[in-house]
Amino acid sequence: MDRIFSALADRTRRDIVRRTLVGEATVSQLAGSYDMSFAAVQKHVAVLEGAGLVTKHPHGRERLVRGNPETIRRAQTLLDRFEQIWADRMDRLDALLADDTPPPPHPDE
Amino acid sequence: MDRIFSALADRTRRDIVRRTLVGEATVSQLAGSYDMSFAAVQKHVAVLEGAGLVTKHPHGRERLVRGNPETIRRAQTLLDRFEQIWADRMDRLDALLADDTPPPPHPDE
DNA sequence: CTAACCTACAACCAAATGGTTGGATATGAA
DNA sequence: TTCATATCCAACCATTTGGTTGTAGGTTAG
Repeated sequence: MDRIFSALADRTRRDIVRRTLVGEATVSQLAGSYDMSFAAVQKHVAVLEGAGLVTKHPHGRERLVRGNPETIRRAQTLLDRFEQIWADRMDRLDALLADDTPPPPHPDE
Repeated sequence: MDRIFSALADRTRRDIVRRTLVGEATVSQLAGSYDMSFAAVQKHVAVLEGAGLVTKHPHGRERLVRGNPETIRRAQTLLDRFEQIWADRMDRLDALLADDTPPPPHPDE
């Protein structure tokens, strides 16, 4: 999970994910889109691949890079859990305000 | 956006977000939960605050830390866009394959 | 075959990150 | 007031990160 979020914490890498979700692209095509060296873009792709956000598929001398929606869903699931925690808390607060039964004991972690 | 994802790219910080979504906690309470110095936890909280993932509210000599679901939703929105891009692409592929089938009623909705 | 092209990888560098310790400041308790 | 507590901040250190250049290997074009 660390690697997924840290891979997404870079504008260039997020754009690579977006582009490769729209459609496959070679490393060269990606490199041409950003104002940095080929090797720099290649390293970004490697980071994304390490996080499972893209996959590379050899095609002759090229490598086709594809965005991987599966891994994006893994990040979404975590954020969804966070939001659910908040929603649950709001529900409990609502319940508390709606009736005056004592709250359940609060065990420390 | 960089700061949001990079703040979430750390297990300790994700746990702080989770805990402060469940309920407010002081910096000291948080610090007691992790195997690192008070200052280290404090820096994590500062990073989360800089990303807008938590807010701090002075309460006497303590600072109550609250998770901020608003910012979590911002990250969700970006991931949702990514997934939508993928879904759109799949739809286009479906349309292409269904090209000359007689009555093509919309699959969903 | 030769040349051009696409990719991979290593070495290097500056800046950011995640941790530490120690000290300063502010508030609460005795 | 005095003491303990809660927080903040600065300096320092090791590691990681994001970029560079250069080199080397595999693949396609001529």
